[in-house]
Amino acid sequence: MSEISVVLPDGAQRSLAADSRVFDLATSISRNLAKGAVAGRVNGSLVDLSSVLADGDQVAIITADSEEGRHVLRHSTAHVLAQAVLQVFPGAKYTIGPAIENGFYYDFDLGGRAFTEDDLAVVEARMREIMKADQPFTRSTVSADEALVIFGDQPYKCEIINRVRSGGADGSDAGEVGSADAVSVYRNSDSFVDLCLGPHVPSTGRLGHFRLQKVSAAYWRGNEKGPTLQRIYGTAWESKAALDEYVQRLEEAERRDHRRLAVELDLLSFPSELGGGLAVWHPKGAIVRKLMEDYSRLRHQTGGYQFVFTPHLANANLFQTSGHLDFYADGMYPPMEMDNGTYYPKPMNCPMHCLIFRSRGRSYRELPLRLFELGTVYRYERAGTLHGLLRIRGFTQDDSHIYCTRDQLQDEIISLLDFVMSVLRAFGFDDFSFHLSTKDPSKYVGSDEIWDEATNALARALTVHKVEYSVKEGDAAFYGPKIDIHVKDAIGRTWQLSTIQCDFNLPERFGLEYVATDGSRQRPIMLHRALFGSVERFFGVLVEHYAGAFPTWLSPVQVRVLPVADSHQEYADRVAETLRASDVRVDVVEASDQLGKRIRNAKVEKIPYVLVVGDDDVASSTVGVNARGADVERGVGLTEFVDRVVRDIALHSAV
RNA sequence: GCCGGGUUAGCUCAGUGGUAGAGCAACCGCCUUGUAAGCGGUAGGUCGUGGGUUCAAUCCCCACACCCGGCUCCA
Repeated sequence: MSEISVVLPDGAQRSLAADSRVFDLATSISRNLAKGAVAGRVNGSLVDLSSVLADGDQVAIITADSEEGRHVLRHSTAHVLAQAVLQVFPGAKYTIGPAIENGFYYDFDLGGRAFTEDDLAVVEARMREIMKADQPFTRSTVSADEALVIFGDQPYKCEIINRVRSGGADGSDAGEVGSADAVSVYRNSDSFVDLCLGPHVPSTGRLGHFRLQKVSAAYWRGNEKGPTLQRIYGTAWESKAALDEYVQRLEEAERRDHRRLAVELDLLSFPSELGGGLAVWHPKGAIVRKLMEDYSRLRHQTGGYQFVFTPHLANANLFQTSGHLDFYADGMYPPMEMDNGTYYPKPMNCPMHCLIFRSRGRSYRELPLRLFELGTVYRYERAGTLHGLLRIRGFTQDDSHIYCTRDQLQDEIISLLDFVMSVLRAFGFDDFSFHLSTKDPSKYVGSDEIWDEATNALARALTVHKVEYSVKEGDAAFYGPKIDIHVKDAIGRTWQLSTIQCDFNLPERFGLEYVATDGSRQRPIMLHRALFGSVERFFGVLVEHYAGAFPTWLSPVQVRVLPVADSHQEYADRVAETLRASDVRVDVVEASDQLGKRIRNAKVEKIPYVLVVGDDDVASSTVGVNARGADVERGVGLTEFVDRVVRDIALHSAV
């Protein structure tokens, strides 16, 4: 056959000469397509542009500016990284180097040495030379035995090959090499070859919009008992513009870093004298936190919750009963021996809430019983895992435990989802994603029947709310299925915040019962529900979401009044008093610095409203309004301004 | 916990084997200001902590604490 016909994604047929390659197809369609092409998808599988097409193939051209295309670029760039490292560090052993979100990494064994920041520049320069040399990536398929010869001096590669050959490979190995009798390898010069399933760009000259970012350590196969490897992270994009945009995004994230803003805005600190992972809240951070908590309490009060308080310590027996000592002792602070027993700082509030439930007989009439507490817990997080407010050792959960009947579970979850989203929206989050975690068949308590029932209830609740959700099979905790809720912040990052978890375990362990309509004793289902998750963490996320510029209702200082000169001080004080009378948080900065300087300071502090008052304002009871991010307004009536701020606050609107 | 890098004034950072410096902030003056840094002066540091080497350590070595980047972990 001298001609073949292939099917394009839009269903169109296209005729080509026999033995045409994917690249030939792209060229025949358009020059631009050929220029942007990095790989192809033939009958569902990603392949190199050099793959030969067969009659009837379904073919799509993968261009560099698509997610799949960037994935190919990144994977190919990772190969060049490995090639460069092997040249710069003779004797280095290379392991695996996948594409990841926004970039790639590659792990090496340097025989006990570590990469330095300086090495990064040297390796990056070497990579650019390799790219300039425009070496072709060529794929071949060899047997496992041949592969073991090719990679004879590379123990990690041999391990992968042997695992594939013995059938013990997991997905990551197969992703690297293919199958036992057809090990896929890529060569892009006489000196460099790597195990890889591909596809890759046709040649290293197609790469170049990349940057090496950081060095770190990583465990071989993620096993902390295994060898420690040296990892280099990089990012790669289809164009300079895309790379620049990404770098700018990183810089923006850095500007928003809550640890940095916490210092700049005097919100809180982590004094080393306190110990790792423990924060003290300064007045400006504390007022924001208090407002968050006040709002949370208000919503819980109107939402049918009952407030409870429980202590920070509990007898070891309690955590024996709850099972925490069996499962999570490593994560608990060490015990304190006292004359009448052993006590632990609590790592969770739920055992104590169960005691409240059990404190007397319960009737079905009381259910659902919703207990709520801003409960401070302590968990011994490993030293290397601490991270500002996002991972901390002492924190406060907005913790609710809901005890209900099996019949009530469905409606309760539906209304919980409403409640959670409504509160999150009040804090400026309106882009949610939902994840349903289901039973891990190897580790669970409770009957299959109740698992199915609860999982279905969770799924149905999501459906009722008409939201998309992903299912994480086997990701549930052993005690019940759950829904996790993620939000997207102002710069598109996602954060896991809220969680709704079914629990069949604790009611069992605590022997919780209620008396049903027929007089029988029944076991309630328990729901764990955290909305902020941790108040501290949520605060950190909020700081980053708003870049420290809190909406007016949350701002530590809502209005700053600046008298133009000393002669306007008295009027400025009067303006402040008027605002204060309407519960506005306001301060006045006297005219000891020049006006421009005081304006600047207020802007740096991200105060929503700066009022400037001078002769004109004194004369006509007005203020000059400098709202955050807006143009200056002169001669605004004071009463009018008060109304505006008060409305702003009530509506939780940003300025 | 593991690997690497750090810790100098409130903050951002220089610097040296002979007990330290800048800018901003603070304080005090002068200026009396109409929308993002006016001018001058003063004060401020056990150079993270504890050991060691040395005639001498902020600097070199060791341990610890804390921080940063990852890994691992996260009820």
